[in-house]
Amino acid sequence: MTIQSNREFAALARIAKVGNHKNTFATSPVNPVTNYAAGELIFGQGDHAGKIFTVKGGMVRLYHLFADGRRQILAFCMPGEVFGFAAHGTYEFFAEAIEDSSVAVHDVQVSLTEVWLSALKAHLLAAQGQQLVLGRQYAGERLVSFLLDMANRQGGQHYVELSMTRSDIADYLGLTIETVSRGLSRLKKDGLIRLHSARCIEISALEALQEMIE
Amino acid sequence: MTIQSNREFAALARIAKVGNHKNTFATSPVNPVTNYAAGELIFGQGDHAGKIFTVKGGMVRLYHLFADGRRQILAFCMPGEVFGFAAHGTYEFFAEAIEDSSVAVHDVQVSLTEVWLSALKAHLLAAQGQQLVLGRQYAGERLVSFLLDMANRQGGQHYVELSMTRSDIADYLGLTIETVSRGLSRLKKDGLIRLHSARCIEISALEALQEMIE
DNA sequence: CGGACAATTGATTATGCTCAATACTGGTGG
DNA sequence: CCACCAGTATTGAGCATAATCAATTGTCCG
Repeated sequence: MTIQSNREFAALARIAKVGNHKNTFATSPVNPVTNYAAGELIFGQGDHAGKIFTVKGGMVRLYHLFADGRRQILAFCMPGEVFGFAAHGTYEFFAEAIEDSSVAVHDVQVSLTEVWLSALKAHLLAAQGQQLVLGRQYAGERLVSFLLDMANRQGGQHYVELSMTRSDIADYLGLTIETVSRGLSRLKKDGLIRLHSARCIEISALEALQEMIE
Repeated sequence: MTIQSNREFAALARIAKVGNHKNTFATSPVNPVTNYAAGELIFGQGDHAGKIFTVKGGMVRLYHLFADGRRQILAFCMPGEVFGFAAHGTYEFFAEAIEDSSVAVHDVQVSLTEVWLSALKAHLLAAQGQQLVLGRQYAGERLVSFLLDMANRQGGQHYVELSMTRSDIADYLGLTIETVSRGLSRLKKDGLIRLHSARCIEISALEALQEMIE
């Protein structure tokens, strides 16, 4: 397949996203769905926790803010994924729409049943996976882990369309925007990826990338 | 209070541990309890997952091993804490007793009910907390986070008895043993902690340490 | 077209890693 | 009881990776 333009590429990446909602739950149609504009807050760090959310469309970032302004993104949530679990009475992080998103809201009081166990386990698995990335991988490896994870969750293995900024990626991977940018430039220079635009990435050498992170 | 010897200190730290099982679950007395010697394997990375475990005594480390030998410890589990959740069919990490430990075994098939939700959420919260530590803290801060967390979970706020090696701590915090050792030496030099022995630590300036990590 | 934001690239600095040597500790056997 | 030994921990010197500081370039909107 040959791709002529960035526009075509973006369209392909978008198509690949559809129908890959691995963790979709059977939520009753009664659950209200709320729409959020790009950048809009869903809930804040410290807010009273009482709802659980399922992403229906778009993308949501979960992040913690330190007193000195440092930010750590805990997760990017994509369609079908669930967020908003709180062990104590309040949320420990912010939830914000990255792009225009729609989110189903569930009342935790009535729905805290077995169906949430698999969502919780998926969330835990992701958090533990990120511990591996943050604790024992170099900058380059973290970037590759991120790209492959995003590609995977978007369905297509060869095209990734990022809706988040370099700053978001940096705060997710525990790096700086400069290091993220340099890492991508390096992968491009080595012929492992192609940057159709800053946010549209083609994975040229999937296996080579997979080997980089074992 | 004045402490005369390391031996006395260790005894104090041990006493502080008792009666602080914050997450103890009402498990039926039918659940078999297994004892493991220090260093003994409870389950391995890749093993078929079918059980959930509650620590009754001692300490357990959960860790992932990379193909190239790098190790990342995901959690240290103390009495009352639950481990062994698997999102897919197999465990993604090793579970090993650090010291002589006893562990209650639960059949996941029959017990996957609401009582596990709070355990899962606690586990998730811990994993996300560790994401913050690994992603956005310096070596010194990671060490302080670790010491305060351990002190907290042992009940006493001023004495910590570590049952793990520097290597374990390093693999938990994404550092090397040298950096861990240097960090502790620095805290000691600054009068914030006292090292009664390598494994017995007295927290001299609790508030100063707490301020270091906000 | 212009402005604001986002991304890239370069030069320098600093944090933490690697390599290396030394000290400590606890357990074992003479 | 003490000497020895292996595993554990500490400390030092130099180096590498990624952060910081700084300057451009690119891109999306109005």
